[in-house]
Amino acid sequence: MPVPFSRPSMLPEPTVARLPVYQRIAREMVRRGRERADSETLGRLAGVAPATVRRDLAGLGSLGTRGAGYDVSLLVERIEEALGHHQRYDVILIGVGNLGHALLNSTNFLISGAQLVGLYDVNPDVIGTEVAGLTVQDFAGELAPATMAVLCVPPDVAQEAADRLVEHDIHAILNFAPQVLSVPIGTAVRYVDFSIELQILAYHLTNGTGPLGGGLLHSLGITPPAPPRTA
Amino acid sequence: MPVPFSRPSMLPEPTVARLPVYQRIAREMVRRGRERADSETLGRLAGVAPATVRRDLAGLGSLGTRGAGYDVSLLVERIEEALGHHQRYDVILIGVGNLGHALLNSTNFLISGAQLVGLYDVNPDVIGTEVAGLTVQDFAGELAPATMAVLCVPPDVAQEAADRLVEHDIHAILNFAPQVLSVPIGTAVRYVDFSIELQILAYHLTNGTGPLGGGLLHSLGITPPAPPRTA
DNA sequence: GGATGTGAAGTAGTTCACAGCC
DNA sequence: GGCTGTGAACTACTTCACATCC
Repeated sequence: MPVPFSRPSMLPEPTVARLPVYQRIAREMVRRGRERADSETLGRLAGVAPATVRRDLAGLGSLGTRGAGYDVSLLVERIEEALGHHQRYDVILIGVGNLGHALLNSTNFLISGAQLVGLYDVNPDVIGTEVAGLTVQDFAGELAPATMAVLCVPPDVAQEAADRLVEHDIHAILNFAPQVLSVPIGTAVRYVDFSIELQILAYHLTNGTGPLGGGLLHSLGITPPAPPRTA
Repeated sequence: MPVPFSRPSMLPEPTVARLPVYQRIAREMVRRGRERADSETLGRLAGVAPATVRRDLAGLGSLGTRGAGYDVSLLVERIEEALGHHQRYDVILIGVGNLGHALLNSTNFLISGAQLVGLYDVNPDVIGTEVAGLTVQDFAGELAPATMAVLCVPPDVAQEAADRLVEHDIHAILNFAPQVLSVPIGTAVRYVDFSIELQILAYHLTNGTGPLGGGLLHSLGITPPAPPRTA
């Protein structure tokens, strides 16, 4: 009994992780006035085999033109759609410290479709200050209704904060605290953990194996394009 | 012709990505005075099936005791070893903005074995200030010899900075800029991209699929523990 | 001619299920 | 009795290779 019934698209997880990468590349090409790209070029820039690029993109419907490659602006559009950017996501951010600031300042942190609707902290020095066009509110007070939350609080209060978010009917949390969160089934949590990244890098450095060479990705568990049979 | 010859350990990539997670859990247990844990408990906390935990840990040699589970302090030790923490890594950080500060403040950003030996920036306001016990130097000047670099610069100067690092004989870069880096083969790059994380979360939110429920991980491409057959 | 889209083959990783040891 | 370690089965993803269409 694999896969129940009715799945609107159901892309393989690794594909989902690569789509944003293709999108960024395509967007950059559009910005530079380029109109088309083939799977080999995309693959080289993404750090992925051309065949993989083709299969990934074929999953979104036939976006390519045989003989001519992909129209990059179409690519941007269709990937946005596939990732769900046409929907509106109200996002709140908890913990406006250095990391919170860094995220808010990052030009492309907020995806299209995502709308920042609230900033929260518990530090009285921070509450009331204005960041990214919003006034920081007390996390102990009322929360704006939202779909997603970004957690940038210290690890020792992360669980507590998560509990509050779950109570507030938030079902998607992007957690930056290096802390295992316990949430009910039905709540999606995604972890970003800097120290883990560094550790993985250290492993590969020690063993001389792993994600070597250029290309974007190699990121989290994504397989590199096989032995670079470069000239 | 799979796997040449002579590989000191050669763990599967997903295993490498999970080891730091087990380690954090084990360390937390040690802190709480707990001595042993079985694969089921570890798996629940890590968001991974028990069999996977066992296979992962078996790859490090027989650390478990049949009938009694794993000794958590032994676990911490052996995982550190496997990840290469016994080696000394000299780390420099480029770009001491909000993100750089956030990383440096994070208690567990630097893994054991990693030694921060230099901070660099190009902003005159930042150069000369002291952060994390080090004085920020001009990135245009001399660089301390190092093994790894952490890149926290804006995307438009990331490639330029990477070129400098490569020239300086650095072979491992942890890149926080949302920018494709082109580096020679033999240089490991790992990307941390916040916007991609948010996009993946948005996808799962839209499609109702994916990494739901508790547990650490679900992170980058790591498969969740199969349909939660919870009561 | 040239590059996509895709069955078929190959590979990697996960999970089962149980023998083996405490 | 309980839980690890692991061959064997399974599942998922990647890559090949080529028919297909521009």
